[in-house]
Amino acid sequence: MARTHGSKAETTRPLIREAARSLFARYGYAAVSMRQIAAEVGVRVGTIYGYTDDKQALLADLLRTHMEELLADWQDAPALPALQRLERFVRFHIDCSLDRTESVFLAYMELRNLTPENRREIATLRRQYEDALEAILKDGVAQGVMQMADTRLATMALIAMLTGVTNWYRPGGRLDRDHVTRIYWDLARGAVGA
Amino acid sequence: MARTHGSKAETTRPLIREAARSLFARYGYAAVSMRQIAAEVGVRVGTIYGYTDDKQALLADLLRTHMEELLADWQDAPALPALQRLERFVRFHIDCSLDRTESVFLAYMELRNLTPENRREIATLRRQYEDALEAILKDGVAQGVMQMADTRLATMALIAMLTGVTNWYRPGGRLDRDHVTRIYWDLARGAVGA
DNA sequence: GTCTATATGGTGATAGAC
DNA sequence: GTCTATCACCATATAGAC
Repeated sequence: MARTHGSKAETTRPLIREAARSLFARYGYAAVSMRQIAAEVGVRVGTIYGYTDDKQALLADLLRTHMEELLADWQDAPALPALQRLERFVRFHIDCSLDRTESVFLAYMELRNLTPENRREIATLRRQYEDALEAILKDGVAQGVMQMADTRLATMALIAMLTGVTNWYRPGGRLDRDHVTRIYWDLARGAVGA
Repeated sequence: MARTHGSKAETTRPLIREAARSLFARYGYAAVSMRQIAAEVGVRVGTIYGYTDDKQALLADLLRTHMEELLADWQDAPALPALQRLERFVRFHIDCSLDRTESVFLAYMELRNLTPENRREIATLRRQYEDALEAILKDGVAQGVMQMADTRLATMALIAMLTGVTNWYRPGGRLDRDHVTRIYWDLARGAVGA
């Protein structure tokens, strides 16, 4: 990627990222043209290439940054009882999913539009995130406060269940976010036999 | 769509459907060209237009047929106790998801590439499917064999959880399908407080 | 029923002016 | 840092020969 400095660059760069994220999430990576992104930012298409090598790098950067932020923001507290850690995770994951719907959506379904190299990198980061949850479940089983036949499957099941809120949740809907989080926590707790 | 008859048509038509389904699922609707579909079938692009109005109709047909089959295949048995009906649903949904991974994937994430008209139609069918599950949960709560704060959220949570198997399940993997189904049934039963 | 040929317009990406 | 102009290519869809 071109290394640019100065004041203008640092206003345009985030605008490009945000436009790309928003458009990719709404229409899909393949359906969005560099011209559309440029138009959304208010520049011409040539300008975009001052900030990114190509369209692929734009997507890979979005996904990498998202997964790195997710991992950085999740501060597990292993000293806590497993059940409290799981409750924290449920709340954290739902909050992140609703605060960053676009990125969560992209990370989930634009993996296939990454080059194999980029895909491997993002998949590794995602695997780390899954492992963070599985560690809690293993801990809970070891402590005897949770029961499940397979912590790996339970991990995948919980993440799919929690991420699913983005499919139907709309701000101002029937239930507010806290309410939703409490209900999902009940479902999750039941699923892991706690 | 062009009405065609004769022997050749009825071999080519399903080939086009299968090629489109497979390619759309793998690369995404927007990323697949009519030329790619034609090449997969072994014909030239012009031939495709003898079987479909346009690319959009190809996608809409795939999704409509899939949802209609799903609804037709699900034969609920309301006379049964709610818990047994739920177990049937869990098994049914996982089996369908794994037998028809491509269609399930498309129905889940190519809605946004439908025209508003087509999207409404498919969304209505999906809603019927969700309602079939929710009816079981309401019944279970009424009978006192399940407990949950909100049957609608539990419905969405369960469907997301179950459909998630397509994200990681691979035939010949660590667990066979029956094993997976049993484990997910345990998770689902716990989630609904049974 | 399938082909070839074509109309029309959009695509990612680059070169070079300012 | 952003623009204009351009390249080479691919897209969807149609017309008409066979």
